[in-house]
Amino acid sequence: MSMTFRKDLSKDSGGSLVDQVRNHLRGRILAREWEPAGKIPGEFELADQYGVARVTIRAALSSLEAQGLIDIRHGSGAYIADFGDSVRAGLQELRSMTQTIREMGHVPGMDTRSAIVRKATTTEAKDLQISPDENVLYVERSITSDGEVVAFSYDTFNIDGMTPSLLAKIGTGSVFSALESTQKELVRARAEIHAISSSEIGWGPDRPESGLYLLLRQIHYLRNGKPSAFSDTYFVEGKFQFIIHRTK
Amino acid sequence: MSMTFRKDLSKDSGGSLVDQVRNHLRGRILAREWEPAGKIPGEFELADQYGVARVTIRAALSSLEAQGLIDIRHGSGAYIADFGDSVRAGLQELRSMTQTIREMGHVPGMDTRSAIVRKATTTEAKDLQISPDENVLYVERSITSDGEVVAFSYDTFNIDGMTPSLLAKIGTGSVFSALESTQKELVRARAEIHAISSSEIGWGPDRPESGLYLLLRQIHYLRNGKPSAFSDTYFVEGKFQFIIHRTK
DNA sequence: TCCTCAATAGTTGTACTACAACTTAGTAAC
DNA sequence: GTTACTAAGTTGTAGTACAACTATTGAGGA
Repeated sequence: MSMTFRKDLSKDSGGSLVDQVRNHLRGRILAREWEPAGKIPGEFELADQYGVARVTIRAALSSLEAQGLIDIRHGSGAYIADFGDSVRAGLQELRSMTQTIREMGHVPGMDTRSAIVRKATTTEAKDLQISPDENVLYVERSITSDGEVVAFSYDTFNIDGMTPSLLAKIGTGSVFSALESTQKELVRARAEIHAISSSEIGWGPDRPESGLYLLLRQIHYLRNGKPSAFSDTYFVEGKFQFIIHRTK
Repeated sequence: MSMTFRKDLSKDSGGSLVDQVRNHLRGRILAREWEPAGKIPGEFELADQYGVARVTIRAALSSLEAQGLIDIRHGSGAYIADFGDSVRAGLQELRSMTQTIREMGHVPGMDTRSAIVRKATTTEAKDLQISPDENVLYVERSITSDGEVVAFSYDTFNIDGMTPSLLAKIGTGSVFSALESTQKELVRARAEIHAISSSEIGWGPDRPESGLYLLLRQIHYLRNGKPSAFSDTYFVEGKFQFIIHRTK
């Protein structure tokens, strides 16, 4: 005889119930709790496990399906999607570069070349929806994996409402971890992708000769929909694998 | 006094009610029925408009949020996401090239250079999970927008269970429309993205001189999770805008 | 006049129940 | 062995109710 058991979601503590359930389920999936192409428990049983309503489970599963982690089939069940080790680099999941590299089994590194506060350019002001005379934080960094440069990044932040200590954190460490515990958490981004061939990109002795990059041009948004950061990240072609799950 | 009016969804006729409502709403959003950053009707009113339950509307809205078209805010409403000045192709939305081009206000075209049935190569057999001696349909096409070549595509299809008439359709017209009315509908794809610089790609007088492409290497899956097609599409850099919505 | 704050209406989030639509496995009949 | 049907199990949609949150309004006081 089995008891109704409510999974502990206290560690996540992030956002809505649906978000918490989705994150917990994603963890179980990535931990290979079920075989690839295997069937996960039904919606009623999951609702029991987590002690939530079926609509909550359905919303969480629907989100996981949109991210390409599972397939939901009417009348049958939800099945683990066929993914190599690649899901972790899924582009539509907004997560930090360093965390992604670490989860793929490598040692991430980051070198900040410069971090200055200056007035926004016209383009930046437009993208960040601020007036051109306002100050922004401009950061140039290189991202490494196992000591090898995989990307050069040029980031611009709207510093309105940021404390000096927060600015220092951003300048030195991971941007996401510095912001996620504040009201400035970046919850959404819109990215353009371009192929770039140029010898003007990057710096230092590790700059690749080929000059072939995948440019990810992103605008990051806060929970209230306002843009908060703009970034151009040039990924050295071949050093990093980008995966996208496409659904209807 | 306003009557309850059920929007006509018969033209879509695709899949579930949620899918139909989502597609219809996406059309209304892309048609600028509401201002950017504007508020769309509440869930109750939309349920009234479409004559469906609120859970159905919620599922459709949730999907649109995952695709980055709207922001949903608890206690407030759903708001049109900030598009920028032009509507572009969301990469995680799996839809036909031609339809996307048409929705962006251009005239799509397609030219099939060759379409042959041959034995699968080792690589193709592995990707499609078939034995190497089985036959596949190999198609080379160029995709145009307003008469201008925007992409070259090299596609390989698992033809197991396909009728000759269906094969002919695929060879001549849109792949998606040919397959969507059959059991072979492609509902999901996993894509890798690469930057490619090569003069070996493409053919004909419209082949660009730059030789700079964005390669989308995709595996398409059926509803039952089995791989059905493999495709390499080389997009001429700058001719087509790819955007990705990243969420947590 | 301006500010604070409580009340209030409106909206999304979650819970519960019921049934429809679909899939799969099993069974009976041929 | 094959087919057709039955039954159980699962996801999809409908409806109601309430909780949680947001934005607005307006009364009251400095």
